[in-house]
Amino acid sequence: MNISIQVSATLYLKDPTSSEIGLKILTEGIQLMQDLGFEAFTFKKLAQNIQSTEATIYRYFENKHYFLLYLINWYWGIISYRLLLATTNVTDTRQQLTNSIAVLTGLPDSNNPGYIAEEMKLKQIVIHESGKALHTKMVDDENQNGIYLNYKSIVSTVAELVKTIDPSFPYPEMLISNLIENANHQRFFSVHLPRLTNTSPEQDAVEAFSHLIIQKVLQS
Amino acid sequence: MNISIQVSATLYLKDPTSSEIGLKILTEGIQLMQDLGFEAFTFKKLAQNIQSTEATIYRYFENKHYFLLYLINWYWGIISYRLLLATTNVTDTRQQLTNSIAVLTGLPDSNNPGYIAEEMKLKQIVIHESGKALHTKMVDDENQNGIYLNYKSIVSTVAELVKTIDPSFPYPEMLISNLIENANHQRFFSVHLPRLTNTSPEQDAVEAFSHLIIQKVLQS
DNA sequence: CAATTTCGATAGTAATACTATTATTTTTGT
DNA sequence: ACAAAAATAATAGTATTACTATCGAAATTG
Repeated sequence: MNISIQVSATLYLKDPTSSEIGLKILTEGIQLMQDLGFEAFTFKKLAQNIQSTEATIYRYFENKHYFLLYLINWYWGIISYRLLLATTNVTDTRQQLTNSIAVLTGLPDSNNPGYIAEEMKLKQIVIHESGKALHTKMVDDENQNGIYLNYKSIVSTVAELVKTIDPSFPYPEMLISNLIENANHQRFFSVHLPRLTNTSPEQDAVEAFSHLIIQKVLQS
Repeated sequence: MNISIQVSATLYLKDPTSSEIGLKILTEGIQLMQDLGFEAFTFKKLAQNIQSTEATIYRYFENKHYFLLYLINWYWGIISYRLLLATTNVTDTRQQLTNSIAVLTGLPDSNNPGYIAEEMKLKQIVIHESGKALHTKMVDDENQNGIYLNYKSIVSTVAELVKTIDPSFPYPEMLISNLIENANHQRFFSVHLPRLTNTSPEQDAVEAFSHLIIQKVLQS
C-alpha cells in the first residue's frame, strides 16, 4: 500500500518521486541531511553518494534550501495524514483533540497505523533543521507560494477542536503551534541541553506535558 | 552608568569591548546581522561598514558563528540582569515569578529600569537567528565550553520559583524553557505566518498567554 | 525506431570563509 | 619623550561552495 503524501509543487523543479534517481535523491538525501546537518550538506556530496552528478540533482531541486523545505513539507504531509487517521470515526471532540496532541507531540511508532518508513528520520531533520529553513529573509515569498500550507492547515484544524471544546479560550492557534514547536525543542534539549528540560530520550515526557497543558488550560 | 554584562570569554579571541574598533564591530555587527540575516552576513561586509578589514575582525572572533553566539550570549546576559532587577526586594514568590515571566516573554521597554540600547536589536537577532546558532553539530562542544551557561542559569533560576510555588508540578524547567522559546516563536509567526498565532505586533498577546499558562498550570 | 527527454561528465564562475604577510599606525611602559 | 610592543590596514592567496553551461550518451516514449 502506497499512500500519496502531498508536497507543494513549488518546492521542486522536477518531481523526485517520478523517477528512480529522484527517489534515490530523496532517500539518500534524508540520510545525508541527518548525518551532516544542513550546513555541511551539499549537492556534490549527495551526488557522490548516489553515484550521480551535481547537475542531475539541480534538475530536481533549485538548491539545498528548497530540498530541505521539501523534506519538511513531506514530514508535515505525513503528520496531516496521521492526524486524519487518529480522528476519523472518533465522535467525542475532546478525544479527537487528545488523539491529535498525541500525534503532534508523541514519538512515532513503527506499529502505528499509517507509519511511513522515512518518518523517524524526517522528524529528526525537522527537529534539527527546520529553524534554518523558516528563519530566512525569503519566508514571506515562500509563504506566498503556499509552502507552509501543510503546517498551517494542521494548526488550523487542531485549533478548531480547541475552539469547539472551549470557545472562550482566547489563543487557540498560539496554543497548538506552541505545543508543536515545544515538542521539537524539548526533544532537542533532552539530548543536548538536558538542564533545560524534564524529558529524556529514555523517559519521554513531552507528550504528557502537552496533555497536561491542554487539560489545565481548556475548560469544558 | 555602564553595566557590565557577562559574556563567556570562550566566545571571542580578543575582547571586543576592550577597544574602539571592537565596539564598532559589535554595534555595526548587530545592525548588519539584523539587516542581512545570518546567512548573508559576512565579515567582509562588516569590515567595509566599519572602514576596516576582514583580518581585523578575525582577530576578535573566530568566525561568524561565534560572533552570533556572542550576540546571543550578550542578550541573555542582559535578560539575566533584568531578571535580577525585577525580583530583588520582591518578597512574594508568586510575584517574583510573575515579574520574571514579564521579563522573559514581554517586550523590552526603553523606560524600563536597566534598559540597554542594543536590547531591542539583540532581541530581534535572537528571534530570527538563534536557531541557527544552536542547532549545529557543534552544540555539545559549545555547551561543554560553558557557552549556554547564561541561558541555562536563567531557566534554572525561574524554574526554582516554580518549584517553590508548586512542588508537585513535574516539569518546571520544561515549562520555563517552553515559555521563553514560545515567546520568540510567536513573535516571529505574528509577522510572517500570522495564521499560526493569536498575537500581532499591534496587539501583543504573548505575555498574556504566558501568564495564563502559568496561572492555570501551577497550584498554590 | 525516431524524437525527445534525461543523465553523466566535464568545465567554469563568482562568492565565501578563511590564512598569511608586511608595512604602518597606535599604544604602552619607563 | 621615546623605544618596544601591539594592533591595524592593505593586499594577496587558497580551498570550498553554490551554482551555470555545454555536450554527448543513454534511456524513455509516442
